[in-house]
Order: sequence, then structure tokens, then C-alpha cells
Amino acid sequence: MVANLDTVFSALADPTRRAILAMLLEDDMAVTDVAEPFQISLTAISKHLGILAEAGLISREKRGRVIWCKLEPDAMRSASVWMQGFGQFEPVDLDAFERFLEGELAGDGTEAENQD
Amino acid sequence: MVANLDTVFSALADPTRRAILAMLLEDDMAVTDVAEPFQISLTAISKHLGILAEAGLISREKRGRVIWCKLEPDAMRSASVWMQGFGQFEPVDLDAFERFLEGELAGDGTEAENQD
DNA sequence: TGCATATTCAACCATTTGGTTGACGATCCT
DNA sequence: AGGATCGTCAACCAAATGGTTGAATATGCA
Repeated sequence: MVANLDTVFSALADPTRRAILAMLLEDDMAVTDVAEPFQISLTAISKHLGILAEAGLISREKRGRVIWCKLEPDAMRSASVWMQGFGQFEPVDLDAFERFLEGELAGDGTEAENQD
Repeated sequence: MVANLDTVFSALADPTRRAILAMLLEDDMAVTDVAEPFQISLTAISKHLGILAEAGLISREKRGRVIWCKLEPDAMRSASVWMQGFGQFEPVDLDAFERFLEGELAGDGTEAENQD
């Protein structure tokens, strides 16, 4: 599975997929359970999981009837390295991260401001 | 200009736009000069620059006939913070960054490997 | 065996995306 | 004023994206 910047960034560009990653940060989950909080069909979630797996951001393992989805945080490394070339971002600020996650899960787009 | 994760990540998902950002890392550039190394039309480049500006990743300033494009690296901070919540990535590895940039500018998709 | 559950597949649809071309407004230069 | 240059606009197009529904496959359970 090749994780190139195209597939990683475009996988991360969708809010549903980012929310799924945030959920998987807590624990591994079955496809059905991943789908539970969303309003869209199970098929749509299955497609999102396929895109995340294609990007290397998650892995899927079938045990019995159930496919377990697991976060693969390493896949973000290439993207992270690329971005850090553009500036030294402050060391991880977990409070800021919590706020972002909350904004993400709340589903609106009010995460950050930036001048132009 | 609001820089939310949707617009930032989807702006970064396109290789032409990432190449433009890498060029602007060297110096501010006029639209025509940004377009020069690419095979696509000036109009297409202009649209890419609009998307980058909309995401807050660059700013544009008109001086005379010429519109100068400037990197705004701060816009990546929200995305960087989000990603770092998924794992502690090693401190900036400039050699790795050079390799990524070269891969990007060469235009093929061989930047990184990742298991699945 | 037979039914229920878990997940994907196939076909379809509307919208977005990345590109094109031709015309246009704005600015510089002589 | 008139021509060349810089950049965007408008209209169009093909392909990709994110969603749907209905059917199919695979597994667990009684």
C-alpha cells in the first residue's frame, strides 16, 4: 500500500473521513459501529473506509463476520514532513487539538481563522 | 479568510498546487512566472492560485499589472495541529523534506511507502 | 437447514473538479 | 492614442466524488 501525498491529503479533505479517524483514535471499531453516528448509508461509510485504507491511514482486518478498522497513524508522517517544511509549527498543543476535534465532530466549519 | 481543514487539505491534495507552494517557498512570484514551468494554461494556474488563496495558504497582492503571490505558511498550522494529534512525528527532517520536494517537482508519485 | 447480521458490489445520480478556449479589463510603454 | 502584456471571466467539457438503492456474499446462531 503506497501512501502518497495525493491520496493522503485528499483522504483527509473530507470531514466524514476525519471524524472516522478521530473515532478510531479512541479504539478499533467494526464497520457497522463506525457508521452508527453518521446519517449516511453503510455503503457510503464503507466507501470512505476504502479511501482511508487506500491512503494507508487505516487498516482493515476481517475476524468472522466483522471487519475491524484500525488507525495507522504512520501514514500521516509523509504529509506531516511535507507540511513542516513550510514552517516550524509549535510543539503539539493538545488543548488546541481537543478544540479541533470538537469542532470536527460538531460538524460545522468554525475551526480556525486566518488572514488573507 | 477562514482556513478550515476541508479547504486546506483539499487544496493540498493536488500535486500542481503543492508544487506551486514549494516554488513560493523560494520567493514571491507573479502569476505568469508561477505558470511558467507547467504545461497547463494560465487560466488553470489562476484557478489553482484562487483555491490556494481561498484556503489561506497564499495571499495575492496586485502591484501595477502584476499580481504577486506570497506563501502564507501559518494557514497550515490548523492542519498540522490536527495531524499531530494522531501521533508524535519526529522533529523536522530536512533531508526527508528535500526528497519529498524533489519527488513532487519531478511529478511522479513515488514519495513514500507505507504498509497495509 | 434456515434466518439474521455484517459488509461489499453494481448501477445509478447530482455535484464538484481540473482542464480548455475565446473574450475582456487593466496596466505599462512608446 | 495604440499596441503589448498580465490576469481573470464565462462558457463549456470529461472525469472524479460522494451519495443513493437493491442485490449479493459471507459468517454466526438456533
